[in-house]
Amino acid sequence: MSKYTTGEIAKLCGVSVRTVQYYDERNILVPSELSEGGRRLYSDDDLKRMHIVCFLREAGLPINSISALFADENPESIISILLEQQEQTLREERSECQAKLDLIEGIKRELKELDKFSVESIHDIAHMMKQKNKLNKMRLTMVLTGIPVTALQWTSIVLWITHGFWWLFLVWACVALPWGICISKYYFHHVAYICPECHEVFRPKLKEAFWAYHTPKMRRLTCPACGRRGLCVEVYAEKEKKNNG
Amino acid sequence: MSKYTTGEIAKLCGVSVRTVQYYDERNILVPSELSEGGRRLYSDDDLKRMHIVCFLREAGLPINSISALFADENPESIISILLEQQEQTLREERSECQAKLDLIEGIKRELKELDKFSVESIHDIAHMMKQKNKLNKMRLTMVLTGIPVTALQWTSIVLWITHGFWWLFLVWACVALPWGICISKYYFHHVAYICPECHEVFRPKLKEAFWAYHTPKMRRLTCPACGRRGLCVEVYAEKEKKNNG
DNA sequence: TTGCTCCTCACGTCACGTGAGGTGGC
DNA sequence: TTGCTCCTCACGTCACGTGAGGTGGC
Repeated sequence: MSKYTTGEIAKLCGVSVRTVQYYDERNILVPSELSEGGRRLYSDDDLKRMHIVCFLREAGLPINSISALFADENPESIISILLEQQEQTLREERSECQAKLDLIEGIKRELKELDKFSVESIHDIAHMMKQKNKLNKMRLTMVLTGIPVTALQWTSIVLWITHGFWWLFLVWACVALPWGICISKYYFHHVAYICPECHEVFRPKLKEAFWAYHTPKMRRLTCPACGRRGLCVEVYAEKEKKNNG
Repeated sequence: MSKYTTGEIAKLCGVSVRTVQYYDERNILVPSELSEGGRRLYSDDDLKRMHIVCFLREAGLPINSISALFADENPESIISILLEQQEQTLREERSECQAKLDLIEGIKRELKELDKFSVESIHDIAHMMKQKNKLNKMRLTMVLTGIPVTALQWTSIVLWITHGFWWLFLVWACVALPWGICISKYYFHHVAYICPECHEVFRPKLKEAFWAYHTPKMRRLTCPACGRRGLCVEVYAEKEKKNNG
């Protein structure tokens, strides 16, 4: 039966001396002997136990659980429960990590598109990202409702060419024009824009917004707060009742 | 300009009152005003800033980093670095989570195969799992070296049947027999077995091991320490020099 | 006056890390 | 005698949670 000092146990198990001392303090691994000078002396069985502790710690089991496992009369029933709990905890932790990573990925993407950054821009990015799903959903809805209108358009054109039914195209135009106006109104009532200069969230005049130069995510508008004219990021925002003249 | 109390800010940002107070204490968000009674009063700008703090906290950025971001003169250069660092940290965290989950998965699998559990069994499981890769590698090597021998066997049998070359099979047998003995010796010099009763790690006699009933992971052996005869789990263990008679 | 909210201490969390100041053991 | 190891305090970590005991504000 060999005897091990604190440092030896630590080295054999790949932990720090402080950790070995801590496990003694917490009654996880009390040395089976003390030297006359008060130094901890560990037996082979102690070493085995230390290996078990380190192994379970590698799986992330908390000290208290390990302690409970050693103390329990029939550890068989408790070990499965502890492992299940730990697995559950780790799964949650992992998906939290993933969520944070996704968030960072999103922030990085948005940062790249900014041409001027200040701390307030983060507020804009946050606002944008929180509403992103709603915005995408609405855009998808609009595209989908557009499909039958476009289909009718091409049908009428084809029939005009092949059969000379020019009036069909006229009918289509009579339907499509009000539809276009309605859908545009609907769209601009459900979005707002963020000024990259003063970070104001504003809703432009329908006329200005409709004809403005735009990319899939931005539109060249004039900020009513600071007067700056330039590309503003689009965000989802349902129109509230306002007492504007 | 509305004014918000601590509780209002907390509710609007989905955190606890204590958190708002803590951010004041840490100079992350100092209220722009105090009431005569000493209560914190937050402005709209304070609310915006709180939103930024909460958003960055959602991404897991530490308080100190957020503090540095607000304090820095050109935050543009610092934000990317902070996000990169945080991403790195999260990736590491996630893979640590995954490693722990894999470990638990492994432990659960091994636990299922035990017919008798004690805390010491965990030591066996740890031992087994640490050596598992080496064991699998050796087994694979053995299977691979076995392929040409098996191929020769079938070739000789086929030629015996089709061409009557019976002596080819004899040649094969003369090669295969010593090969079989060598490889068995090699194998049993590189594995050991764990007694499920007393948790002794032992190396059986070649003769007993060779003829013993076995499954892919276990073999029915007699433990030299406690005398128990039963299925023992196989682990990788290179033979050390021993002074056995 | 009565709830409700808010205030400031101040301790607890979790598993150690990191000194400080002193001593055992070869 | 000289390094090296080990000992025991005891504080620090991180972002709050959780009381205790007291008070502001409608």
